[in-house]
Amino acid sequence: MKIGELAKQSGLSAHTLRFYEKQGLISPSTRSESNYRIYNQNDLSTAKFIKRSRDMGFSLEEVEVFLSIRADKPAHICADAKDIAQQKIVDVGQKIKEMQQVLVALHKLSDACCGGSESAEFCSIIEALDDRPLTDHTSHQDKQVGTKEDVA
Amino acid sequence: MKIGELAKQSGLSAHTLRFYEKQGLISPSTRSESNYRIYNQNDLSTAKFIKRSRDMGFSLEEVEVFLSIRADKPAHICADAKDIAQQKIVDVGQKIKEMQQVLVALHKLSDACCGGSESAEFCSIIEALDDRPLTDHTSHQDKQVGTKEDVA
DNA sequence: CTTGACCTTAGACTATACTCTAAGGTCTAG
DNA sequence: CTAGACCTTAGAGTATAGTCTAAGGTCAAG
Repeated sequence: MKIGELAKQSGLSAHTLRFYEKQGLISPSTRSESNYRIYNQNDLSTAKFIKRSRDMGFSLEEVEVFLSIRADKPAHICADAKDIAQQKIVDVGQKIKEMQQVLVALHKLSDACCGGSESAEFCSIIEALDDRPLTDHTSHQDKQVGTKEDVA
Repeated sequence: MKIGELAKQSGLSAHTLRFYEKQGLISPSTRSESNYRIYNQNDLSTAKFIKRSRDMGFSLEEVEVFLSIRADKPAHICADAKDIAQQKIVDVGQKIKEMQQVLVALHKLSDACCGGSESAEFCSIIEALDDRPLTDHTSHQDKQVGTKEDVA
């Protein structure tokens, strides 16, 4: 199949497939007379493998390692793959924690502000970013707290 | 004070301050005879304001809006600031949810793999990324599950 | 008067992962 | 035979936010 077909079947774009080829992740098994990239079922599996890995949050560099393990499994051990996954778990977990902290801070910031059409003269958000003590200016509106949904 | 001093006191680097100047976020109140940037206390407040905003996860573009509100408060209303904060809360919340899903998937991926020095011939991670059904190969090790800490 | 710390500029480079463009060749249906 | 869909390449552009370099000027201390 040609690149357009592989794109359709793998969920990657033709552009991206060419880009991945430049990065050494996947290349067509053959070329047609007219120099078109020709892919087979094996290539499709590889493309899907890459797509799935990317969707799991792995970087192209990490995908490259997975691909090399996949290409010669007996030459590798499970730890090779698991180490990458474990590290990613740590990284993602860390990132989530950071973002949760940011979220809490954002809620504090936002909740103190009335958000109405009052002049921003005493806007709590600007004040807080300016390091002035956080004062509650929500009062000139019907204190509507409870907008916190997903702070862990 | 010169840029180095402002850098020290604001927590931003001199490089970054010059970069922010190019982006129109902050500029020295004056220049010395020798063309050095000279900042005053007001500039320091601004630099800190930017730093705090960045730490809260706001983009430079959003910081720019905050700065313009701050520069002329009566010309703005609280909603101008709160809208940005609310949108950021939505974005960060969404991002966290996505990452939590990735984290769950990563745990599934990782937990099925023994991670030992066994050949990767039947490595569950590679298999799963290859879309073969997830089989449990942890058994040739003392099934050590419970490595999940922070999946929400 | 020299050394070293600090400052200046424009512009290039980093990271990550694409995404698109220009200019052209190929193929298929009507 | 021609239109339109598809393919080719090298290389530039996008997004975000810095980070660094080269080549040079300034300034205070010793």
